[in-house]
Amino acid sequence: MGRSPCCEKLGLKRGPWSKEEDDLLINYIKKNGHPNWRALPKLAGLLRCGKSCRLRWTNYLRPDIKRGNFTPQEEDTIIKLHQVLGNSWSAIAARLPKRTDNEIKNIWHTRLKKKMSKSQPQETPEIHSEPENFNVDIHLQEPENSKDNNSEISSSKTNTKIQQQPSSSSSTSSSSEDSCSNTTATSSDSRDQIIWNNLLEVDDDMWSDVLWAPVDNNYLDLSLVEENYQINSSFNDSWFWDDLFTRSNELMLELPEL
DNA sequence: AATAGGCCCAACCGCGACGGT
DNA sequence: AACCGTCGCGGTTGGGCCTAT
Repeated sequence: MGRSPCCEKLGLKRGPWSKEEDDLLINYIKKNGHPNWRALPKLAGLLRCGKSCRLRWTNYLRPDIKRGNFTPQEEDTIIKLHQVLGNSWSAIAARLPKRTDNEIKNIWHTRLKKKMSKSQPQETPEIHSEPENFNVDIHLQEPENSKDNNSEISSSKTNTKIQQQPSSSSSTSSSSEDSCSNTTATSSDSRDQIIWNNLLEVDDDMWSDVLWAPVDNNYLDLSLVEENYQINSSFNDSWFWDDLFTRSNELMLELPEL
């Protein structure tokens, strides 16, 4: 219920956007924001429906969009996230900074799906559809000054302790000034120590298992999460995954260079 | 050079969720 | 509680471009 017609088709333009239309939309949103998409086109002087304007803005004109080819790492992350989240493109996009759900959806349908079927014709993890009786071990490294940022998440659903797990992660070694304990670490042990020193506190009652994932190239590599699945506990609530990857995404860009 | 088929991606469509009345 | 308006999402389409034949 409640669905309004997309637009009165009469008199409203459809199809590709012109430069002039883009400029009108950008200028209007820069000045006024977009509190009401439906009213926006009229106010901005556009002969488009609000839906079309929103799509154009969110998928193309937004200043915080990274355009261009996906990196192999991004592609790998999409594949892994898709294994966990399924076709929740917006959820996947939320975990890939500066990429839109439409873009991710497109690349999945045009490239990654085929890539997957070629690389593993029989193997379909189906983690998303059958989440019971598995556990993911992940080390989450808390970014510097992130306590405040994470407090909201922690207080909402979680309040747990994460235990340490021995690492087999590879490491990149370069030095940097950082508050995260030893900055001269060159071995995986030292790196693990740094990671361990920065583990997040999460819910004691809800989360009882070790969360572990390798960290490489200074970000939490979600693509490697799968390799660390251990089936010994049940996390069948979707919020678990949502929370986990929200955290991972937040941390991805924050890990100190070693 | 012509053309058929595949690829890519912006844009559209229809639905459900959600908040306000 | 029912209705209505708006928004966001996932699925799909259409057309331009590229490549192989």
